[in-house]
Amino acid sequence: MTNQTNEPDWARTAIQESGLRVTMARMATLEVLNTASMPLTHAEVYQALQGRGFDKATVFRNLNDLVSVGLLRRSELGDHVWRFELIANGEHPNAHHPHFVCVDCGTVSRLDEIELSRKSKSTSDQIGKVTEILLRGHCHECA
Amino acid sequence: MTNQTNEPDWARTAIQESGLRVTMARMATLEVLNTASMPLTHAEVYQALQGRGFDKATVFRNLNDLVSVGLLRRSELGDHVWRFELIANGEHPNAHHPHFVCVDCGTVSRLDEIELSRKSKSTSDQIGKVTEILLRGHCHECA
DNA sequence: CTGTAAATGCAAATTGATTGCAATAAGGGT
DNA sequence: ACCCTTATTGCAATCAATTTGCATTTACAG
Repeated sequence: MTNQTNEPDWARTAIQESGLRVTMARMATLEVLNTASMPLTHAEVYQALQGRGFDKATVFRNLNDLVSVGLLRRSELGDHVWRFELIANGEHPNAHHPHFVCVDCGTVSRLDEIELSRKSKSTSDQIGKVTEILLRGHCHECA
Repeated sequence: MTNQTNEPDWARTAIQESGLRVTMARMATLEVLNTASMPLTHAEVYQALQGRGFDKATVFRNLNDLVSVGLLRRSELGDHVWRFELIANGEHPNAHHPHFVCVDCGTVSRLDEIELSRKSKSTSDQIGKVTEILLRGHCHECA
């Protein structure tokens, strides 16, 4: 059910290990994203946290902080809203794996095998050093 | 050199055929984008038109209007800024071509020739229909 | 238990983009 | 060439997403 460990406070542990301080707002943020079936916008996370009294700036800051320590992934589906999703245990946080983002449901899939054609590599080498490959499109579920 | 016809006023013709009215602002917008080697943001187009006295709302509206009649393509490269580029004669409006984004300076380059390796294509086909390819990295200027 | 740096709340500021409205201009019809 | 209608423009105000400044509070190392 959960994509983290099933300990009651995996969130606390994860935050601790990240080097950030463990706060209510951060625990709650992780738990909201853990129970979500798709990447959530800031607005959605903030709303899910209503009643807990956190400020929206705090939610923004925490989402970004959690991204920068590699606990969340932030993606852009083409509608000018950031979406955040939990990075599963053991999954490599950053961009060294190509990803496919479904612009409909927001699901991010890793594509370990993807690479450019030989000719394309040399073309892109003329421009710079490629560190990330991102494909966007419609996944089969949404097609 | 141009990706349109080489008539002096291909822009006028293109706008006329689109059904929009031919105005200075629209002609100028098309010409700016025609001489650009990469997709431009609204800010960049607006700046290129400085001195011509157009309002920024007008530039925004024209960019969007030209998109909706299929003369421009609007794309989102992951940094929350719309970019606009001319659609070449006969090119399919939704056929986004690959882009390279420098994560240091933000420069965007078009990469017409880029494609995935054959094996990678079949891998990504299993996940969904790819509509956009985006490479990120460090351009030579910033490396 | 205490000191200090990090995190929070609140409001204000930024940034990119859009909209309302009166004034202006494009282009079809005469 | 001249109207007439309607699209387009300029300008300011507005919106929505996100960020920032700063005083206060809190986590947690010692």
